[in-house]
Amino acid sequence: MKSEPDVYPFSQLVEDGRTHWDGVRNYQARNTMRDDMKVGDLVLFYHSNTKPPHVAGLARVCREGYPDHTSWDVSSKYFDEKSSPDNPRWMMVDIEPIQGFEMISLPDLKANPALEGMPLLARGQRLSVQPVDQEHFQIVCEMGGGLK
DNA sequence: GCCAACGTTGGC
DNA sequence: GCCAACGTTGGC
Repeated sequence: MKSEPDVYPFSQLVEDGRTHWDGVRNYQARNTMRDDMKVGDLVLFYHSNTKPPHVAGLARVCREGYPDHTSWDVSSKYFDEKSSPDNPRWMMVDIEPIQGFEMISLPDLKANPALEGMPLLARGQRLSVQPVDQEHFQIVCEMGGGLK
């Protein structure tokens, strides 16, 4: 899952203890949250739009897909007039932090041949929520200093 | 700040 | 249903 550190850094998740992942307005990313993410699933928390972009930490799904209430909140910047409590268009999950990583930069990820084919590294990828192969996941964790 | 990638919108 | 215009993402 990607977040801009200026908006919501991993350190904020640690401070909060858990958070709901609101504001995703892309169908593919929504479907991943709605259909694929289960309680207990591990999550790489990625900092985008920063120098360098990097994986910042490890998190875990602690609530499965449910409607994103900001989608019918007119005061929210994520408001979508086509979404309502009766017919929610957008979904979110809750996550909680597990641990931080040592800096795993995007250039380091790209330089690791074992990560070839990882969706995050594909040219032009923009999905803010995307799947990670188990094998890739393990390698990234090791690059970050391993699991505590 | 630039720009490639790509999703969405809306006219036809 | 096509596709041009436009907006956003996000690396560089």
